[in-house]
Amino acid sequence: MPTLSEVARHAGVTPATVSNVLRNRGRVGEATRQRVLASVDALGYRPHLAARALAEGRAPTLALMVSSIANPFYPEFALAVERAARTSGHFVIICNTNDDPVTGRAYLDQIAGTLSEGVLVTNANLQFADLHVIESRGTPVVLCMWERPNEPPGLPCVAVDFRLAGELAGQHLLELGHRRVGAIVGSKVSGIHAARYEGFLDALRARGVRKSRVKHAADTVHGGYTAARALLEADPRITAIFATNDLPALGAMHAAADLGLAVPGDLSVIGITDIQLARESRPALTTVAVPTVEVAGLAVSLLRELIESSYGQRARGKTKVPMRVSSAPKLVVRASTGTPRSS
Amino acid sequence: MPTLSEVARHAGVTPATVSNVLRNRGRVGEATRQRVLASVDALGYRPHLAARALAEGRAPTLALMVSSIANPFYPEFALAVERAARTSGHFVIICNTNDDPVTGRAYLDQIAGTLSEGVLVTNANLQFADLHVIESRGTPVVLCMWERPNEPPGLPCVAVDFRLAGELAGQHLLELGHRRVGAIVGSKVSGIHAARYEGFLDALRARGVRKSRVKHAADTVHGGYTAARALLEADPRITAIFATNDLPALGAMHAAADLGLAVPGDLSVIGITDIQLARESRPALTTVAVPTVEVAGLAVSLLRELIESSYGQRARGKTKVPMRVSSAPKLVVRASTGTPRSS
DNA sequence: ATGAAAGCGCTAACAG
DNA sequence: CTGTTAGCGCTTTCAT
Repeated sequence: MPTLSEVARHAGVTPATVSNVLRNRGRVGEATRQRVLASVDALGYRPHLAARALAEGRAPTLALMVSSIANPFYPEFALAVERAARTSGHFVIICNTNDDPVTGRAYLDQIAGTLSEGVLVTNANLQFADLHVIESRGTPVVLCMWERPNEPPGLPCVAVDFRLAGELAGQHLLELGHRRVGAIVGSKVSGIHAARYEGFLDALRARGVRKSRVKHAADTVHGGYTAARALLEADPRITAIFATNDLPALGAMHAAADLGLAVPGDLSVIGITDIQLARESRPALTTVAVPTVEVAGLAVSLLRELIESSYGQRARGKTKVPMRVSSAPKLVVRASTGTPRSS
Repeated sequence: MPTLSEVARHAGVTPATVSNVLRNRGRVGEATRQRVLASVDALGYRPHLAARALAEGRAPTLALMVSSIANPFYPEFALAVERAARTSGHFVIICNTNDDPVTGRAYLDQIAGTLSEGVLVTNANLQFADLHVIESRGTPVVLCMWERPNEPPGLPCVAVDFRLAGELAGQHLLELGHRRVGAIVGSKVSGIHAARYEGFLDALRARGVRKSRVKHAADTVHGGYTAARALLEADPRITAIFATNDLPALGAMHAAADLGLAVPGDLSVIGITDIQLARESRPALTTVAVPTVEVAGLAVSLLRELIESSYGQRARGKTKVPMRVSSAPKLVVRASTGTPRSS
């Protein structure tokens, strides 16, 4: 790989000049400019990003922490993040914590501030303490899917009103006439799905429905499958199932299929998020859509701002931690919900 | 972020010594060693990866080129790659080409050799010419899913016998008694699914079946859906559908559902790859499994070898380009295939 | 408009 | 065993 100074020599100028034309900085004579450019592609020169990063004191990448890219929501989100990041010339390093705080810390320790100049965190089961350490070392962090707009987490974040999402799902079911509905709640230790469930309960309460069965489950198709079967066995009269996420909702549909129940004829199913698969399942899943792309955009731009300001003021005062709120989740009615069977 | 020399000062030694204890190189007295270690975590020191990369003349990451992480196969593969890469201390940068050769080249240009010391290529619609440029600049490249073990691509690769995969799928259908079977072939410009289709045809021929309908389609659920409907409309007597990939196979199942056909009662469906979703669909998809994790492992280790040897001999002779072949694809019978309807 | 020089944080001989 | 001395490739004042 040719270096900057080789290009300089080839063009009969100094490295500084080459650097200048490449960055379009300080005025350079049009003549030399052309000559340099010619040498650049005569030699097939490419800037060495690591060297540049070192000299500039900043890195060309952003890190995205996810619990597992195997959960199809994350690739979708990652794609949106990548698109947004590219607009500022950043590459994205996706770090799979595998839901393990230790792995997460290892990534953070190594990448933050040296390979990446900013960190985006989704629900990756990270310790807030670790994030604060990163932050205090000067690497901005933003939480991507904070579930409670009214309770800031003490870290920059973009929030989504997931309580509302749960409420919308509940309302939809009730409006269809369901009264016996089971709930499948993602059982993250962090209680990350709690707000959604609360919203769901709020909806029930508003209509005077007091009882409903709940089952906690892993945030996977299989988790939803198991939970749904348990729910249906405990109370066969259930006519609808609400899941705090699409994956378990899909699992619930499979459970129905295996139990010989028609969806939505015998059982309605609703999820939250609106991942790609929700559109592609049969029947297509009714769900409450979260503005994924918007969240990714907000998160990246917030992170960028934090990065810029961190280079600005050395001693940044205790300005209060910023939070962005995404637009509201929206009900998307598809084919998995309908009126309850008239048993 | 504290630097190496700050740690050195704090410990009362020179940077070189600190570097030595950190890398466990040149023998260092146990006393100073402890002192240095103490300073390291007193200051919360973390090595600056970009600086280290520059000094060592090598990068701590590997690039993984994929056409779109939205296709669920890639995250699965990426996860396996990441695991393998971590064992050699590499991070992985996932580059989404979005199936666009220009985007692909842009990534390659910027990342290869500066941020990443090696490139892994899946079916990302890249120009071989671009890959050779990267290689000639000294950055090793390996193709991850070469489909024809017998026709080396002229670039290091790990091959999977996809022709055999197609053949196994065809045989399975024939053994069940199907004679009218439609095929859905991924229509990549690169003809990347051609080998699979050939294998399928070989199987038919071996049993004296001469006719079958084909439909090309995008490598997505929706593509498979559309293709299946077209196939079924063109010939309603088709009793089975073979798809060169799982995603289109899933789409075919949805088409059957919408057409009121039972799977496998009225229509059998088989795919290739065995992605996670194949297990999770209803009915679960019969498919020919490709050893994804093994391929990822082989690809990473081959790439590592190439990297090491590229540092060794400056002028590496025209040693012939290496190829690794994965173990054979295997039929996985699940619930989407059965004997043809006795019409 | 261009060049000279210093330095980013770390590693790697080679001395001592 | 530990210190000295050079860089790695690029950017960036500050001169000229």
